[in-house]
Amino acid sequence: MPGPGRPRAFDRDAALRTAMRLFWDRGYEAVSITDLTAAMGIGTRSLYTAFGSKEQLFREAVALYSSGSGTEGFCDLPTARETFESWLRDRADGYTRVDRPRGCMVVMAATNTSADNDAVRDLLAQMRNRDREMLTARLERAKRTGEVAEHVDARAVASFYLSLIYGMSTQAKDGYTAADLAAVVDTAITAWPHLVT
Amino acid sequence: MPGPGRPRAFDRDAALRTAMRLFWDRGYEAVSITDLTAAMGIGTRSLYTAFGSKEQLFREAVALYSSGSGTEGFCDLPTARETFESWLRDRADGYTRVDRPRGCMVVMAATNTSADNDAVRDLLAQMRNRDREMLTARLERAKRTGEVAEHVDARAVASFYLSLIYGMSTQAKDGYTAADLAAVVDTAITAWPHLVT
DNA sequence: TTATTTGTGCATCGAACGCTACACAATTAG
DNA sequence: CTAATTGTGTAGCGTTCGATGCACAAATAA
Repeated sequence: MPGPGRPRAFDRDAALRTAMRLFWDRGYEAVSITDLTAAMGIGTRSLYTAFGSKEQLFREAVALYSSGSGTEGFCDLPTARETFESWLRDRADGYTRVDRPRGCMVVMAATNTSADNDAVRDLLAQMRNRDREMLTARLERAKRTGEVAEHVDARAVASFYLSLIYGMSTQAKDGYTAADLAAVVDTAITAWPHLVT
Repeated sequence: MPGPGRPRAFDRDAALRTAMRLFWDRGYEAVSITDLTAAMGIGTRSLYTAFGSKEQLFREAVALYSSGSGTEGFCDLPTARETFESWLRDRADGYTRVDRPRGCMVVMAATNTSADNDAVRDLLAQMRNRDREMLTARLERAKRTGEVAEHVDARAVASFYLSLIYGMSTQAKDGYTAADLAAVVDTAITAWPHLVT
């Protein structure tokens, strides 16, 4: 139900998706407004009318990205091992899709920021930190059910697997194939029983 | 033995070290010439006279960085396990030093680059790739000596540990303590015997 | 001395940055 | 219809980007 006013002449969702791809591929500061408007097929003014600012557009792009690849869903799987294994495999696959930018947007899109844009860097850092808490909590829960031994350092094991995830983003950007990353995940999962008992 | 011409009024090595710190901390594109001259305490013209261009200065900074933290040295240790363990511990320690930028310059300093600076990104990608080849070769060597079982996928195991190294850079930037990363390394080393037999 | 060479400070270049003022177009509300 | 509201295109804002031209300073060489 559109109110009064001239209707938008482009598909906002499609334009946002395009912007997300660009930010995902190059990072926040490396994508210019000109890059965005060219790829989205709209004028500068339309971008600002629809999205407010470059930073707000980026925040929306990140929200769109994470809506399609949240870590929460994996935590509901019956065992911690299933949580970690399917989460790792899903990421390894997602990072090497031919139809998408490589690696993880949350890990890669704001690593090099000038002082003006620390807020953007911090946004992604907070999202990474939430994953850390989430996965640590999942392991703590597994300790209560007995799946994971009492003496295990849940935070250390969660950090260990997170480190792999972060690293696989760099590797995906470096051209590692889906099979390469799958082999990394296989190796990581081989270690699981020896880390939780 | 200085030739003719006015002598340089600043310490070139110290200035290069300062530039390295800046690039290491913020990344290539996020550091401006103004940032550099301010931190180095020299004028724009002196920077260009001494270093040529921003890209050449960056390349020198990377060379200085890698001269102090090459992976080669670890490969000479008697066993592959020592190579990987001391290499991991050295990195985990180096990424969390209070007197240095966090994380690894080669991993973090050129992840977000606009199309103009792909050469800089590729420079670091090549250095990462050399490490991959070096560590894979070290494991192949260990297979010949019998330390590592024949059936082991050397490339996969090397990639697995490299992924951890890359990930620890992100974690160091996220504020993980030296103890946090040491725990990640402990976890990774716990897995070693189960990955090579 | 004079010629040559190299470094420095100042002023600034053209280009790109994120962003916006303004006039106008296109819609709904009354 | 008119009024109100919102989107679009052009043209350009002020700033910063990496890099330079030029006059001068400070050294060596002859």
